[in-house]
Amino acid sequence: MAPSPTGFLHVGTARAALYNWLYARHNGGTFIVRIDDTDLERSTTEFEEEILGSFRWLGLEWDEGVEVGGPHGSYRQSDRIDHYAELARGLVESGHAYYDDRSAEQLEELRQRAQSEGKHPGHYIRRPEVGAGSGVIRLSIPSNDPVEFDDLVRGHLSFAPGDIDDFVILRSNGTPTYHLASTVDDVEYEITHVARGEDLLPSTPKHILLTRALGGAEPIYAHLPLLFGTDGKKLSKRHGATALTEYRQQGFLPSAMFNYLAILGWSPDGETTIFSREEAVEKFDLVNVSKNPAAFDPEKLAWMNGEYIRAMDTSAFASLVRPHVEAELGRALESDEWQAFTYIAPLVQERTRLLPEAGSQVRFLFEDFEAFDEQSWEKVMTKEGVADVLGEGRSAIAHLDTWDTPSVEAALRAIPEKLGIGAGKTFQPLRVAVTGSSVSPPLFESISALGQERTLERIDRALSELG
RNA sequence: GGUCCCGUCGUCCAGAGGCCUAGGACGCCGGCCUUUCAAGCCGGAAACGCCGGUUCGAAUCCGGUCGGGACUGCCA
Repeated sequence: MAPSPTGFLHVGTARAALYNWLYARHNGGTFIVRIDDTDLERSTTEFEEEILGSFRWLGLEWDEGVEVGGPHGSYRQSDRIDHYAELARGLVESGHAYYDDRSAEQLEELRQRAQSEGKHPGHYIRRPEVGAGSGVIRLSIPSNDPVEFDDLVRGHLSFAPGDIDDFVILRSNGTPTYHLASTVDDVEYEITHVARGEDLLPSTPKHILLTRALGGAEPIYAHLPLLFGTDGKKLSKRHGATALTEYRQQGFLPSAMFNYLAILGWSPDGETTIFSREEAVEKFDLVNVSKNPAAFDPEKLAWMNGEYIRAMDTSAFASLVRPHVEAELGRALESDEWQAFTYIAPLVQERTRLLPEAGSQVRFLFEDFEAFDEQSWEKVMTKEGVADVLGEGRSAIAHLDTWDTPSVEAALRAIPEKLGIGAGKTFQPLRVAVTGSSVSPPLFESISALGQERTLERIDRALSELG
């Protein structure tokens, strides 16, 4: 995998990395991560660290590459600038490449001409009659046979030499282009498989030709379909987050993200949607990757995240969610509060899709709400007989000696019958009184966790609000 | 404009000539459960872009057409 540190890790790149990792693991191969930072202007070490951190968060440990080392040197292209330049000059000497000092205007004219004649610029960007001794270095495209290769996901592909231009491999300032650096690295690092985005498909014949000129072995290519928004448009901010980090911050689990990214363009069979990392490794093959561009659907990701949350061990869930609860409160949890929280954690776990949601669900336990939720009040507290219900509820539990869920429940359950009303008419007002909202975790457990004193206070508060 | 890629429910995936009156998942609609919200369970609507051809038979093969996309840089 060869990310360019010019921005945060895009979900599309993350998926490409994931597929590379799966393929390597499935075949017992080596997963390599190198940094393609030939664009010195835009590359930063901050982005590099962010990207590597995201890989690790997803669980994509690499066997060789930056930070972990390996037999091939630095794994960072900016460290190898001189080496690439040397190889480029060598290609000039061997006749595979040439210096070109034509101006941007001259080149533009050639392109214009090509386009007006309905031809590829490749037909015109060719070695000039008179060689230059400076400028950029271009690879000379042999004009005989078409370049053919078998792409693991696309199948057999063929490009006519006339449609490939003599592309720049070394800039006039002596730095390599992406094409040169990545091809040299693929050769020297003995890369056997290159799985990357479909946007690089048109560059592949160039890379193959360069590989041959360098005398290297051609890797096997696999071009992955691109990712889109659910509206079929290029994935952008408009569709939500495009950076993996944002999902991490929003409370998505790495396991869910892993599963979702994997399912976006591949599946182990026609039925399974949720599967473990191990199952994916066992069944993954690039050959089975879909050719169609996939739409990134945050809604399905959220559902999947909920599935993973529910599958978690409850104590693990509680620990994981604790920081989110504390963030919601803006303070740390006291130990008795933590205890109250772990008590209702299993109930919260069932109704959480995103970690931060858990915080708002239990907020009422640790903090007196500023006001009753307006809609909830309107819906349940303005009905006839609410005050009576609250009064009954209050006295039913006011003198309970044992304060736990079964006792609270037993006491409160007697009310509907006594008053001759439905359960809903009894418990909804109590819910609003105690939690401030008509939507909350289960009532008896909530009351039990809240404690006797505070429960009574809140009922009184609602009662006084009713007048 | 040119080169290349892609085309099954709104979305993701399955389907590699008859097992397809096209299957699974998200979402959506309805129901059950139920003190709310979830979860769970049951049911439903929803697709092979179009036209030809090959074949006894096509979602699957071929051609064309239409549509979408990528690339066309001294960015990657």
